[in-house]
Amino acid sequence: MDDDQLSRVFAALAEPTRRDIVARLTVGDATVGQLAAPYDVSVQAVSKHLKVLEDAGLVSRSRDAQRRPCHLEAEVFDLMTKWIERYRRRAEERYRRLDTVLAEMDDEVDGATTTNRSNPRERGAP
Amino acid sequence: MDDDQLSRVFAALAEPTRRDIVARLTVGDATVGQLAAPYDVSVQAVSKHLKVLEDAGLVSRSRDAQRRPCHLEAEVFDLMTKWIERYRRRAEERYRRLDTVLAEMDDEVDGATTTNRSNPRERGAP
DNA sequence: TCCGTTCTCAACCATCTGGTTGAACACGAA
DNA sequence: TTCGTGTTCAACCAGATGGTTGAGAACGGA
Repeated sequence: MDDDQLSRVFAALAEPTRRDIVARLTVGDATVGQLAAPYDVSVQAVSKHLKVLEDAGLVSRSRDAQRRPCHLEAEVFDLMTKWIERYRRRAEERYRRLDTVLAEMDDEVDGATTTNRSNPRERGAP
Repeated sequence: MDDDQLSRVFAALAEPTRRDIVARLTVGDATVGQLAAPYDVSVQAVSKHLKVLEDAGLVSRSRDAQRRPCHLEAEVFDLMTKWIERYRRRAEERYRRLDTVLAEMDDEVDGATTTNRSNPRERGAP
């Protein structure tokens, strides 16, 4: 499923448990055991979740004796934010243009059949 | 894998093809056939992708004869943005606090007992 | 050294996912 | 009505995913 990092980040956060872990890590670093405690899944399962988060670049781990403290790498959020904002902006811009076009159309035509009014600047012919 | 809508949205965007489709839809509504054209997968595969996007609330479809024009529902982006911003803000805040604490500690102690101080100022506070 | 703790690796299992193909449905045009 | 186009449904397949259990690795402390 994953190709680039963006895919891995989205995929990593598509899991309530993992989002929960990320949320927990915003409070402070934590060991695997501490992170696993609230859930009734095995420690191994949480370890796997952490591997997913680590592969996505969302979490880094250091070493402290047997423990592996997990640390949130919040800059990765920017990757998503940038992608989202880029297209949201584009979409909003389009709606603005669309509104203008529709206003003009309403002046000239009394658009009875408006099923297709969603793509005004795109010729329908395939 | 999916529970809530947030999970579905993240999962939907964890796929390059689907992100591509979303990007394409910011330009304007499009039919399944139009969306499928650029890819060398079957129309059915794209139809499935659109179902995933629709279940996530990212896309809505109307009807135009045999065609099912797809429309981007960009407000759903806010769901993600809100989640991301919430925790990023919290994380940044924490780094700020951590820096303060560490500065104080550097004054008094030569860091012995602190399990957590792994590598605090790697990603310097903004 | 051996012991207990923390964590990961390996094997396994059930389910989900993204792709395929072929058939069927929905509709406009002839 | 019949035909062609656009789309979805159904069955299937290979591979990923999230969970389990059991064994083992890494380490501090006795």
